[in-house]
Amino acid sequence: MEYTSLVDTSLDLNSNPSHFLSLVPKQETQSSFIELGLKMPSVKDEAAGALVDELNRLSEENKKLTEMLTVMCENYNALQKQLADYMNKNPAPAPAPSDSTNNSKKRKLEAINQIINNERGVSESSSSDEDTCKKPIQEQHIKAKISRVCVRTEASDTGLLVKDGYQWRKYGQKVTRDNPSPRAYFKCSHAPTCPVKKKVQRSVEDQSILVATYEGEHNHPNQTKHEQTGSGLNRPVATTTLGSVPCSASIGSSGPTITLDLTSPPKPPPTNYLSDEAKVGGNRRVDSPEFQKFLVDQMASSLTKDPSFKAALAAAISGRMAQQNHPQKW
DNA sequence: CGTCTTTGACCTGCGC
DNA sequence: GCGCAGGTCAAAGACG
Repeated sequence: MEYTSLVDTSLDLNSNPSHFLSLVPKQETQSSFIELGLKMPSVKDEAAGALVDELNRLSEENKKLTEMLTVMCENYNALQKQLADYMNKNPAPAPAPSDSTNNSKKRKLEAINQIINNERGVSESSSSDEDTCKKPIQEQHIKAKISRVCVRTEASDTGLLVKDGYQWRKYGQKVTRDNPSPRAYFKCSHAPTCPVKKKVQRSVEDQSILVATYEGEHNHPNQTKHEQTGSGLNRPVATTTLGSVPCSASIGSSGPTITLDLTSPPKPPPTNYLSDEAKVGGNRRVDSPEFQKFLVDQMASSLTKDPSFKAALAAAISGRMAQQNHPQKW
């Protein structure tokens, strides 16, 4: 279940403007024109009149934009709250009809969901908690480090390389039944004792998306130069790279997923990625308030830094304002 | 020559 | 116990 399907984060500039218009005192809007009309000498100085008129119009636009900004801020806060609530609730997937061929997968998915729930500290039912408690603590700890990252690549790119700042050694490749694309198996080769493994496979739905599944936690710092620009060990380098990378977060059947679009210009450095600490299982978890705020901030930052987005936004707003000021023309 | 990738074989867990 | 599918091993080749 895509989280984005639950919360519409889109900025609908074409929606009914009455919502925003209702926020602006209509009487004030009208009276100012009337007042100006009364005070204006009869066609004595058309230029001055036009200027005052323009000034008045700009003032109105300013008011409306301020109101819109307030509404956007409120929506932003509401979305943040919804995100936090959703992450806390973490609803279990609806029980699917029984299918003997998929039982194994279902068990795995349920196990992963259970792990994620444990990571979040959410107790859903007493029975599941009991089962969890029966498991060896170490096993829970190991399994709890499973996480997924989706990376959008060029469609022409047939490789299975997900650059995440760590050094990986490929030790196997397999074609799985449910996906025609081969799955590559990687081990962290930076430290011999590092237990982290990574599986990379192209998405069934979108061949341009690489799905990387991480198992385990690095017991060594990320030592690539790019990451060392950060201040310290296991610091989420996403804080320095995501700003220019379109990204999205979703809750899939197998847990939270981060999707990065590496195909969008400007082309980020080769090591652009989201560190595994920013995923479930790392020190910085997706459900942590810090990460949620960071994610929203980065999304907003990515949008505001995008000139095309700003131009489109300005055009849409000005168009809407023009429509409001000259409704007879529409 | 050392490192990395490829790939077929083998191992393991699970359902029937 | 058998078959299937996923995961891992390790030898061989490629590459810098």
